[in-house]
Amino acid sequence: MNIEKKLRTAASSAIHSIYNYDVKNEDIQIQSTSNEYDGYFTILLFSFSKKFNEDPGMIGKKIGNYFIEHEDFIEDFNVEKGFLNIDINKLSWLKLFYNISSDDNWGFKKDLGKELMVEFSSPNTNKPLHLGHLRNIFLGDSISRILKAVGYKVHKVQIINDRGIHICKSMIAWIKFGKGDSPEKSGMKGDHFVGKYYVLFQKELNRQIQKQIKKGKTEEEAEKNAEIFLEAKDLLIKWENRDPEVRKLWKLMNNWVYDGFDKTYKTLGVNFDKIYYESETYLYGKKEVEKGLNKNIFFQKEDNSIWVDLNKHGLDNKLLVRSDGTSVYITQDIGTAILRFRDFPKIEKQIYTVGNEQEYHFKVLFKILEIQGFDWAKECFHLSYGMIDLPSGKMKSREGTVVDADKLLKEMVHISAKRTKELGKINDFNKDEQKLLFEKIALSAVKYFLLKIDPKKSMLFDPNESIDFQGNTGPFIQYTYARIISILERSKNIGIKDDFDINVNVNDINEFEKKIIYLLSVFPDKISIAASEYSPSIIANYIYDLSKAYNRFYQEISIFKEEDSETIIFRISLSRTVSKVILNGMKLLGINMTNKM
RNA sequence: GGUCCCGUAGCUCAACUGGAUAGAGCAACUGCCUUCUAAGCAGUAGGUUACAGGUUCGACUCCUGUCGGGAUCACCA
Repeated sequence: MNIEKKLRTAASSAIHSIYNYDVKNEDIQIQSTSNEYDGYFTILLFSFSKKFNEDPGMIGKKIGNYFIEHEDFIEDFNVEKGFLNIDINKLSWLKLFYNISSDDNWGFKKDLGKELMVEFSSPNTNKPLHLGHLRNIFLGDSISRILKAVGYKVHKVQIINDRGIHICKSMIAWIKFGKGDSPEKSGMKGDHFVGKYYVLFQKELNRQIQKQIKKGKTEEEAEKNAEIFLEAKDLLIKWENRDPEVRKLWKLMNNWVYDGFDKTYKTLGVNFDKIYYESETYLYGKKEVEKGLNKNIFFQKEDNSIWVDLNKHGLDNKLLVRSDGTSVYITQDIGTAILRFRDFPKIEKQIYTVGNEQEYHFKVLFKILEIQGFDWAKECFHLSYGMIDLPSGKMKSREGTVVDADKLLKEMVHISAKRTKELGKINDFNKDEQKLLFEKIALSAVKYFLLKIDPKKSMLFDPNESIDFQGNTGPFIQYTYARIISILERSKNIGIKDDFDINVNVNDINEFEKKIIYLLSVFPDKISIAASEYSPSIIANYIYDLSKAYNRFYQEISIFKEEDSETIIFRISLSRTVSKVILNGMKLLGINMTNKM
């Protein structure tokens, strides 16, 4: 039973009866009542004031009185300015609650038979993942779960930037300084191992540049002509020409990186349905560009470079293939996009989880695909998110201020272990259980920290302050959940039947319980909004509100001291339902819960 | 310079898409553990929503301008 719908119907019939005016149900504005006023549902009356040439407060009183006389589900009302605040009766609250408690999939929609694709993570293969990647990965993973919750079949994919000058830089440094070392021999994680050589390349490059500058060259000249840079470029050309030795090393080093990434993904609890590699798609993109050239939607300059003119769409001319025939970044993106729609013909659109620095790139990409005649291009969406800044400013790999993902996670596990031990509530945990718990708490802290903020906004991370465990945080929600589980355990142990149904005769429902039921009732709306806005932060903040409301209830109301046995059943069921929504809501954020902490 | 985004308590973020006296957390201060987990709860203090206009019953939200910050406009990715 949908209360808002009932209220709309009731209000329109009230208006019809009082003013002899027909108003559509959807034209009646309803919102939740502000905390300072009595009531839980509020009808806005301002828009009727002109129509009936009457003070909105008076309209509210008339409608309210009509409700009391004609609508028995309405318990009470008050009018403040143009706001008609309403409380419903006990039976309606119980019905509303029963509707939620008896539905194990509360908030989740049935399969729509529609498909879509979400791209996220998609790192370069020359260095390990950092905090920015974590925001990307959690966002992409969470939005995939949320879209699934509203009924889509979701394909999670990556495009791995496995080819290009960046990996050649690591390769040449390894050839020069590696002496046959490997992750196995050195005991390093593969991505960090390869990253080390990327850094070595930069160091050597700088050394050579400084040397040349001393000899009187400009910085630009020095960089272009630095020996190690030329060697890296040479490797790239050899790679393009499929030199077997170079390809062999390339494969070896990329696999080291993938090994490392896989370990990180595993600790993060994310996975992908299909992985695309740029080395396999970039030629495909070139073919599509040539097709467009033949169709005259692109044009070629005298030097053989291929371009698209997007000026009439408010964008610029964009290069698609270089004069030497090699492809640029967008070439492979065109190819990959088309390939994906061929691989998955049923997908309606693709969602690209990529930082906001690439907004222009995606505008251009979608427009090009549209010009090429792909109808789905209009549906594609760039899930753009803001950068993570440090108190000192931007993260810069050159200045070594990048927050390494693996290191951060390790630190968080360490902090959560320390804290948990201090509180001393888990003495019955064995070593394995402890480890699992510390990891869960740490990961929930990091994921929640990154997901609670609106993706569009850039955010700040202070490595010195690390990530909180109190207040609006993952651990706070874990804690609330663990408390509820503890109550449910106890009720089971003392033999209370958790079999609430509509016939259970509850004495009274207090304000804390009403607030909780109200919050539970809006869970489906929150999922819908999160999906349509591509914003997991809606879910995160909602779960926080629900947890707070439950903690308040927990503090004020003693469940087991209650004398009326039916009220106890109701409260146990209420607790169980809150735990269910917390569990499912957090699952949408990709966060696993612990039963005890 | 063109285009786009952002500016809310000391700090980090919300605000149901135009609704009530702008809310939380952190930091500070004050209470609450012989009672279901104190990683909790309650309270005090903290604001001209960058600034100036406009639109209307009503603006953090929409429009215009100004100031401040960021991104982007590569034969880089």
